[in-house]
Amino acid sequence: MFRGRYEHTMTKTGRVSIPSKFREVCRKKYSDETFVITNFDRYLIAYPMREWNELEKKLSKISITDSKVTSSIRYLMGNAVDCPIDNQGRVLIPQSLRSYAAIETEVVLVGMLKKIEIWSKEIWEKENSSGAFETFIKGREVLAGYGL
Amino acid sequence: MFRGRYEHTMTKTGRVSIPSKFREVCRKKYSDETFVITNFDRYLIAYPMREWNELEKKLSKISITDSKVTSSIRYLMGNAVDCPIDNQGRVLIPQSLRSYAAIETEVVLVGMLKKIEIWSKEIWEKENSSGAFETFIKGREVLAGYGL
DNA sequence: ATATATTATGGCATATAATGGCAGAAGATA
DNA sequence: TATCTTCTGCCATTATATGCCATAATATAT
Repeated sequence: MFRGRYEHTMTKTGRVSIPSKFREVCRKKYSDETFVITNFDRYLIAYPMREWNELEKKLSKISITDSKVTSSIRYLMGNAVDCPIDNQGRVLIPQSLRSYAAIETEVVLVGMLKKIEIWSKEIWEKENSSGAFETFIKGREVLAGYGL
Repeated sequence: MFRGRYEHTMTKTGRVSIPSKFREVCRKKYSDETFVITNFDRYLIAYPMREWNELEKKLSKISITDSKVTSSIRYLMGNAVDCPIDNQGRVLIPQSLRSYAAIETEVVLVGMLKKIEIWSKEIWEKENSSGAFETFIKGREVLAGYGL
C-alpha cells in the first residue's frame, strides 16, 4: 500500500520524481511501473495500471441512462493519461493536468493506500496544513461508524 | 506487549536506537522488525507492521466519496512512514516526522501495549509535569476508544 | 573479580535518491 | 519542408539514507 508524504520539485519540462518507496510498491505489489493519472478535485490522482483497470471494469457496468453519472465518467476518463516511470524514477505530468491542479514547481505526493495523490504544494498547504489534526479527529468519528 | 520508558539520544542523521526490550517484542510477538511511524498530536506513534496493516485493510474498504473520511485517511496515511530496524537496532526517523514532533536529540520512548510512543524529551517533560498530565489523559481517553 | 556478551551511540564510507542540465528524437505548426 | 515546441534518454551533482566498524557503558556469565 502507498503511504507517506513527500515534497518534490518538478522540472521545467514537467517531470516529477516518484518517491522510491512508492516505486517499490509498484515493483513488488503491482510488478508494473506505469501510472494512470487523472484530475480529481483540486489535485491529481495516480493509479497503478492494475487498480485503474479495476476501476474501469466497475465503471463499465454502470448504465448510461443517468446523464449525471455519464458526465462524471467522461470527466474521469477524458482526463486520464498513462504515465510510465522512466529510468530516473520520474513521470512526465502532461501540461493539461499540471495546469488543472495548478502545479508549478513544488509538488506534494501523498500515499493513499491503492493510489497516490499529487498536489500543488500551495494548494496542499491551504487545504491540509492548518487544523489538520482537528479535522482528522472529527473524521475519526466518522470512521468509527465503519467499525474502526 | 510494549511497556516501559526509555530515554535515548538521536544521532545527527536522525537515527534512534529502539530499546532492546521493544525489539524483543518485535521479534517474538510479531516476527518482524519494521515499524510504521506516524505523527499524532505532539508526538510520534510507532506501530509494528502487522498492527498497521490491519488498520490499512479496514481503511481500504471505505469508499472515497465521503470527503471527511478521505481527509482523515489522508492525514493518517500521509504521515505514516515505514521504518525498518537496522543491524544496530535503530530506525531512521524521517526529517518530516522529526520536525513535526520537535525532536532534536533527546528522545523518550514509551511502551504502550501494541504500539510505541516517541516524544521529544522537552515536550515530554512539559506535558507530563504536574497537572498537565491529568488534563491530557482525560482529553485522550476518548480517542483510546478508536484504537489509537 | 574477571571475562564475555549485549546495548547504545558515534563516525565514516558507500549507495541510493532527487533533481538540474543538456542534446537528440519526435511531434506539431506554419 | 522548415521551424518551433515538447518529449525523452542520459549524464552530473548534491543531499540523504544506509551499512559497517569502533567504542563505551552496562549487563551477564564463569
